Formats: sequence, C-alpha cells, structure tokens
Amino acid sequence: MKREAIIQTAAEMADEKGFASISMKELADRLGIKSPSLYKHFSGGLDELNKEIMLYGWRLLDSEITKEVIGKAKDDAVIELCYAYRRFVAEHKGLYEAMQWYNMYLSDEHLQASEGMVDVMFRALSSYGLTEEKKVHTVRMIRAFMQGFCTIECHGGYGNPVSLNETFDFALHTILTGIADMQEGTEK
Amino acid sequence: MKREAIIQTAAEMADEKGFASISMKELADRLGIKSPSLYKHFSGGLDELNKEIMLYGWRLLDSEITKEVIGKAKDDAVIELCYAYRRFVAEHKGLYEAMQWYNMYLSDEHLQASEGMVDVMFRALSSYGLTEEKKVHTVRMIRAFMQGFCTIECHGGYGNPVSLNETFDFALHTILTGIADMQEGTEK
DNA sequence: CAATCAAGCTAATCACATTAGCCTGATTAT
DNA sequence: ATAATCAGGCTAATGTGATTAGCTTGATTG
Repeated sequence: MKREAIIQTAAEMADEKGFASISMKELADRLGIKSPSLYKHFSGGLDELNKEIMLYGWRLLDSEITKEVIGKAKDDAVIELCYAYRRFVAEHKGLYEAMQWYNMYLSDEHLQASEGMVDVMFRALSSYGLTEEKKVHTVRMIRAFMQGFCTIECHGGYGNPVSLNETFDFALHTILTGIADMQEGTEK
Repeated sequence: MKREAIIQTAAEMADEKGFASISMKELADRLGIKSPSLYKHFSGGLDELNKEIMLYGWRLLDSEITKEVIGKAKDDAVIELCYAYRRFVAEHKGLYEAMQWYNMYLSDEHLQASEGMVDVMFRALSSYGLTEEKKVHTVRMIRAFMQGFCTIECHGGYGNPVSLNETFDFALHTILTGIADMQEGTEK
C-alpha cells in the first residue's frame, strides 16, 4: 500500500464525513488493515497523517487553480483563479478543513504548503504592472477574502437569502477595481 | 460554581494553550473539581461545552466592536470596527478558533451567534445610503476578509516580510473605495 | 421536619492512539 | 542459490480522556 494512496483515501474520508472524523481506526478500517499497521507509514501517528493530508490538499488546490489560470491574464486570470478556488473548497470541504489546520505546525512546511498557491496568484497579477509591495498586499487581500468567504459559505454562516454568487462577483469586482485604481497611480 | 464562570475559564484556557487542548479533564483540573462533575453543568458533554465557548466568544466580540463603533459613522465606523475585530482575534486566538468551530453545529444558534456582529456591521454601513442588497454584499465581503485575514495572520500564514499592518490598511482602503464607488452609482 | 435538588465524588466502561514484539514474503547482497 | 534485510501486516497490551451510573451531602422548599 502506497503512502500517497493512504493519504488520498484519508482525504476522501475527510470530504465525506468531515476532517474531525478522521481517526487511525476509521482510516485503517477503510483500507482493510488494522490501525497499528498505519504506523509503518506514519511513524508520527495521527499528527503526521494530518499534516500530510494538509500538504496533499494544498498541492491539489495548487494544481487545480494552475490549470485554470494558464493562458489567461489580468482580470480574467484573477477571476478564474478565484472561481477555481471556491469550486475546490465546495468539492473538498473536509480536505479544506485539514488545510486550515496548519496552525499547530508553524514551521517551514506549512508556509511551503500554501506557497504554491501564492505563487500562482503572483503570476496572475504579474501583468498589472504593480510594485512588488502592492502585489504582496493584493495577494494577501485576495487570500484573506477567499479563505474567509469559502469557510463561512461552507459552514453555512451566511444566513441571508441574497445570492452568494452575486456577493462573490461583487467582491471580486471591488478588488479588481481596487487594482485598476492602483495602476492609474502607477502610471502617473 | 456558575456555568458562565466555567465557560469563561475554558475560554481563557483556550487562549493560553489553544482550543484543541481543551478537555474535560484539563478544565476540571483547573477548576479544582473532577471531570465527571462537569456533566452536571453540561449534560451534553464536551460538545455542549465547546458550543457554549463559541457562543461566549461571539458575544464578547460583539460587545467589543459595539463599543468601538458607538458615535462613529461611515469610513470611521468601518475602520474602527475592523481594527477592533483584528485586535480581538490577536488577544483571543484560542477563543477565536472555537468561534470558527461552528461548522458541525449548523443550527439556529450558530447563525444567531454571529448575528450580533453582523448587526453591528450593518449599522456601521447605514449612513452610506446603500441599497439593502449592496449592504448585504458589503457586510459579507468585510466578514470574509476579516475572518480570512485574521485567521491567516494568527496562524503565521503570511510569510512575506512586508508589513501586515500596511496590508490591512490597504485592504480596508480598497473596500472603502469600493463602497464610495457604489454611492456614486446610487446618486445618479 | 421531610422531600427535593444542585453539585461533587468514586468506580467502571469505552473508544481510540500508541507501543512492543512477532511473522512473512520480497528484495538484495554475498 | 542462499542468507540477511526490510517492508508492511498482525496481535496483545498500555494509557488517556470522555462518558455513565450511582452515592453523598448541604441547601432549598413545602
């Protein structure tokens, strides 16, 4: 049994029953082995497994949004990126929970984990001609918005009947307008 | 021993050692009682306790930001609200984790939990003369950004050396500009 | 004064996580 | 070819924390 396959199974389990429900026992059951055997693959136990799930999730998100952004530029690239992100979260609620779980592990790996995605965002912004610093601000703002929006949406935290799709487009529009304003400032 | 006092102690514990470290045993120890006794206050066990911590957190955040917004309007109100929110999270990392934990409990209480804060945001936006729908979009956008930014910041997820305070101000400025643009559209 | 209730306690049960040590088939080195 | 090694599983055993059951006692209430 390959390590990557185990992680993938765990990720599926998270999506089906929630990240919190992942346990060595459950996972072992689903794999048809006994839980102690899992320690042959993850000597660090549940902690290591969770960390691997998190990293797997970021890799997956990275590849999904990369696909969408290829060949696009400016607003088009940013919008597709954000749509892809949101779609990813909707399809991987449990995995996304795991991905946010990188708080107890404040080390290199966690930063690297989301670095791939940050990189894609940077590239998407490259054609706007912003200063490096403004690009950083913008990427951070987009990340923050995306993470917050998707988390709240997933958790059913937005109670109002007003369309969430419209809110999403509205917010993207606001952000893109903000970027456009900055460009004007730059051109002067 | 009063229920509210227990919840408060648990919240302090969360801030000190992280939400994940809260256990019936730990909490009982800190309170000087045995863990089974806690079930006299929380018949629903750990789940109920966690839920109460979450609700306590939202009440607290609600009251903090309400204080800051009183007597202010427009940009001033929004900015103070957001600063207060960010400050709250910085001072209550563990509690804030608990507050986000309302995913497994998708019921009335959870919506009500954050409703107080949403209400304050609405009031802060009242003087802009936006349509109801745009107000909803705006509140959602601000909530999303705030939640994402504070979570990522708290988890140390922003690796770049660029100042986070500047990013925060930058983002608020972008959002406020967006609101201003909408007003123009309305006045026509 | 008796009944009731709140809030603690101890003992017992359960569900994992994790460790220790054993086994077997496949791979590798001699 | 044969012996040594290793990967990947297994069973048995330990430990911790949640939860339940049932007892006790001081305070409240009828």
